[in-house]
Amino acid sequence: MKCNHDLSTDKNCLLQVPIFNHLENKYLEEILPLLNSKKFKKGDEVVNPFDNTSDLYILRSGYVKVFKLSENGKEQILRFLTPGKVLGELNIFTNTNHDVYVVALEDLEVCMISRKDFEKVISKYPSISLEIIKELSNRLNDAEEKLTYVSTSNVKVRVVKYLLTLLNPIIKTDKVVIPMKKKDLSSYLSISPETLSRNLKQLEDEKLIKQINNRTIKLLNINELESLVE
Amino acid sequence: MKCNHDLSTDKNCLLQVPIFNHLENKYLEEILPLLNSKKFKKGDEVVNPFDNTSDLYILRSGYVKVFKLSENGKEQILRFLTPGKVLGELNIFTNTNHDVYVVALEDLEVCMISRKDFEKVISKYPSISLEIIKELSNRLNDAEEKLTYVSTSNVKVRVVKYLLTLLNPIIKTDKVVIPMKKKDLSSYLSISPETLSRNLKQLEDEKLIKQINNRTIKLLNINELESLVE
DNA sequence: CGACGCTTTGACTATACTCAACCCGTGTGG
DNA sequence: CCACACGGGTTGAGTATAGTCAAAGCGTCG
Repeated sequence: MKCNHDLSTDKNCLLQVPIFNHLENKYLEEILPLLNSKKFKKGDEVVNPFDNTSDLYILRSGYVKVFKLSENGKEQILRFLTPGKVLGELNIFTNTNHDVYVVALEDLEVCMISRKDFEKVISKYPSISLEIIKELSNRLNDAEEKLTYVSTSNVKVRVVKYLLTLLNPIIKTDKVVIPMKKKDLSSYLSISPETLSRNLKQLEDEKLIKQINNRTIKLLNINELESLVE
Repeated sequence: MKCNHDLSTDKNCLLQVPIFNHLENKYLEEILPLLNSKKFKKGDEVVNPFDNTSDLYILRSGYVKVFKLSENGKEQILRFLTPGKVLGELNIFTNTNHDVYVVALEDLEVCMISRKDFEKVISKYPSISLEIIKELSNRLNDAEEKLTYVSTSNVKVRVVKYLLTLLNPIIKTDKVVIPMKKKDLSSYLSISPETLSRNLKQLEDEKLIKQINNRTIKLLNINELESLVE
């Protein structure tokens, strides 16, 4: 399905995308006609390792989880993506299958651009490559950081670290909202759901947090929490 | 110290580097004068998070380990680099400090190019960006793959997986050589040295491998080993 | 209202870590 | 040339952390 190319929606979509948003309007308008659009329902597989599409997807609305499966069938969530983020990019650039699954956590819509068109766009606007490099560098650093503390820190530290990342640096509040099911969070943190639950309870017993409801947690002593993770 | 710009050494150095080796000779010769060179002794820190150099390094000879430290002081080795590989690239592209340490495992020499010069080179030859993107994509995939099986597979699977990666796909042999101290290997695999030792012993008891000497291992039953890791 | 999936709690267990001692090989200095 | 020190590697004993399995509680959505 072709995107409806009216500026108020599609261009806004592109403007949300870090790798495009430095481009001037007139260039964006050249890219718009190359986009297709597709909708997915909650629970749908947006990408799986067996379909050999070589399209680049841009998440326009909704929320997805990106994960790998290990040889014993366990799922490791690598990241969650919000509107404006790109997916499928690894396969495009390396030409190899990277065994990544992407599943819709809610109904959503993506924009797609074919590998061929995207390559044309890049060669016309090399500044896009630099943005991609930046994005990949940051993700690589995130992945390596995570690997480091998954293998060297205990669960409690990881949980606290995660809670602290939810603090909004601008709006000073001590209430954080976990933007996903606890089950998915536990996979993301590489622990079992039971262990996550128990650790949150322990933090509550220690009067460091208070669980307001399933998704909302009040951080009662941010300094103390920060000192736990150094 | 300036590199001695004779073609037989420096150009060979560049030709070893994936991000440059697609360039034609005449372009390589333009890049050569931008390179400086530096030597390090075994054990030296080639990069640490506190020096703010923004140079790109190319390993010309020798062997390094790249690692992060966690808040409790434990070291997680991320990768080992061999001649021709680049390092320091994350800091260049993202402008942020990425807390990565690089230590020389033997005496070595690097070529360096300043961020400024490198940016000039990239904008002149955009094809280099695509090579960088490819390299980063592969490393990202490696990191995420590793994260996945570190957190979902048990130690034995990880050890066997590693041994199998040492098999040379071209020269069919069942003897593999671990290219590092076991202590560093255990950090790379995110396990303790004791656990690594015990697991190798167990594999030996099961007649799956035979440890010829400290670094050399004979794989006695590759099919069986492969079936362990699916 | 019922069913399903998520979450929590409990009991038990296993895996891998820690600490300590000892062994071994290598390189250095007397 | 030998003694020794040092770092790496192995082995053993004990332990702790987090996983598994099972059951029950809770919430949400048909």
